[in-house]
Amino acid sequence: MVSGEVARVEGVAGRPQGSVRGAATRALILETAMASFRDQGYDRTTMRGIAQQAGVSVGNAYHYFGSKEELVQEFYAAIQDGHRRRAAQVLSRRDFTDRLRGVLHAGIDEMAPYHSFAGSFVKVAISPSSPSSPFSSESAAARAAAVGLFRDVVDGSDKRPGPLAQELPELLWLAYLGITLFWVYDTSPNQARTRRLVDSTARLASRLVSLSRLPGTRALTDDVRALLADLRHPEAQAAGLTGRPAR
Amino acid sequence: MVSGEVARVEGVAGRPQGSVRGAATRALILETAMASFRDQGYDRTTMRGIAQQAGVSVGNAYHYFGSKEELVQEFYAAIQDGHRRRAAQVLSRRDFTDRLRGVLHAGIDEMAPYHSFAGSFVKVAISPSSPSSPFSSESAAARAAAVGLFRDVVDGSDKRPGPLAQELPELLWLAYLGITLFWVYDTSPNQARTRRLVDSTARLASRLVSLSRLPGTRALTDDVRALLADLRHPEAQAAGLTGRPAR
DNA sequence: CCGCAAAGTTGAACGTGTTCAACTTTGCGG
DNA sequence: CCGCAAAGTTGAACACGTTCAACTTTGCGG
Repeated sequence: MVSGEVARVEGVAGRPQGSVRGAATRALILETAMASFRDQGYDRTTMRGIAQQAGVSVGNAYHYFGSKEELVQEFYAAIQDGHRRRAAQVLSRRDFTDRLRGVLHAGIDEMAPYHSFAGSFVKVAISPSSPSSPFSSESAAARAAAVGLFRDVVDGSDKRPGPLAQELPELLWLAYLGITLFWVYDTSPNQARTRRLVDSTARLASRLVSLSRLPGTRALTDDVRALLADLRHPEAQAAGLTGRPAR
Repeated sequence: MVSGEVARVEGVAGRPQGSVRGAATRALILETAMASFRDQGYDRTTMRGIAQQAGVSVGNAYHYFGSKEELVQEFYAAIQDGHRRRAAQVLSRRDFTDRLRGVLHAGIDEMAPYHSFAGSFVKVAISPSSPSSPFSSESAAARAAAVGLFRDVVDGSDKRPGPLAQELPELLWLAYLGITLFWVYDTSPNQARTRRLVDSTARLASRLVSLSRLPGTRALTDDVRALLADLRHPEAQAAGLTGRPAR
C-alpha cells in the first residue's frame, strides 16, 4: 500500500469507500448482525439491537449498510463463497452423477446452519426489486460464478453433454435454485427430504442428458434451447410473436 | 335464512364469524384495500390509509384482517377464482398444446392488471410460514383446485398421457408456478416475454409427454415419478437413505 | 502547527404495522 | 321491556426500519 494513502476496503456492493477505521466498524457491525441472525433469526434481529451490541449508534449502522436487507445480502454472498469452496473438494471424481450430487449436497451443507433463518432469507432474495435477487443485474457476477460452478461439473466429468452442452450449466443452476427453494420449505429432520431430492435430481439429470444425445430428440432439444433463450434474453424476440393483448 | 338467526358469512380463512353488520364492514375494508393495492401498490398502501378511506378505525380493520398480508391473501384467492373462470372458456378445444397454452395464458391474463403489485405479492406468497404459500397446508384446497385445472387440460385433450398420466397435472402445475415466478420478474412491455415463455413451455410439454410414451424411456419416467414423490410426500422414505449428516 | 474538507458518528424524529384495554352497539333470553 | 354477553369499534401506544441535520474525528496541504 502506498504510504500516505488512506487504506481502502470494499464490501460486496462497495457502498462507502471506507478507510481502515471505517472498515473496522463495518466489520464489527457485520459480525454482530451475522451472529444475531444466526441466534435469533431475521425478525427478532433489530437494527437497534445490532447497533447496541456492536457499541455503535443506529445511524452509524446505516452509514455502512443502507438497509437491513443489505445485511442479508452479505449473508447471501458469504454462503455462495462457502458453496464454491466446498464444491471444489468434491469435484475430484469423474462420474457426472457423482459430481452433480456432490455439488448440490455441498450447497445444502453450506446453508444447513441457517435453515431456521431461510424463510426470511428467501423473502428478501425473491423480491424482484432486491439487488440480492438471483435474477437481478446486480448479482450478475454471482450468478455467473454459480453457473460456472455447474459448468465445471459438466466439463470435468466423463459425460458427453451432447446438443445441450452450452445450456446444460444454466439448466443445472436452475434446478439448484428449485432445490434450494424446496429446502427452504423442508421441515423434515435434518432436511432429509431435500437430500433425497438431490439424489433424485442428479439421477434424473444424468439420464436426461444421455437421452438428449440419442437421435430423434432434435426437436425436443431445440424446444429446450428456445425455452432457455426466452428465459435468458430480455431483448430476444420470437418471429411473428408480438405478445398477446391482456384481454 | 332462518328468521331470528344472525346471518353468518365466512371469508377465505373464516376469521371472525361475522354477522351481516360485520360482513358489510369487512367487505368495505376489503374493497378499499383492493383499490388501494391496485392504484398505489403494496408498499404505498398503509393500514391507516385503508382505514381512513373506508371510514373505520385502524383497530377495526385489524378486527377483520389479522394483518396486512391477510389482505393480500384475499387478493390471491380472488385471482385463482378468476383463473378458473377464464380457463373454462378455453377448454373447448381438443388439442393438448392449445389447451395447455390457453390455460397458461388465462392465468397471465388474470394477473396482468396487478403486475406492478406482483413483487410484494410473491414476497408474501413465498414465505413458508405464510398460509398463502402455494405449498402450505392451509392452501391445500386451492392447490388441489389448481392441479385439478391441469387435470382437466389433460383429460379433455386428444393426447394420451402415457406412463406419467397420474403425475402430469402436478407437473404442469409446477411449470405454471415457474412461469408465474418468471412473470413477476418480467419487465418487458405487456409482459410479452412471459407470453413467449408460455408458448415455448406448451410446445415442450407436449413433446415431452409424447416422448414419455415411447419405449425405452421407462427408467426415465420412473425417475420422474420418484422425484415427484420426493416433492410430494413429507413422510415418504426412500429405502436405505437416512439423510446425510450436515458435515 | 493550523485550516479544512472528507469521513465517521450521533440520537431524535418520522411513518409504518400491530396490539390492546376500554368503550359502544347489537340482539337474544327472560 | 330489561339485562347481558357477544360482536363491533375506537384510538392511543409500542417497537420497528429508516432518515437526517448536526456534531466529532481524521488526516492531508500549507
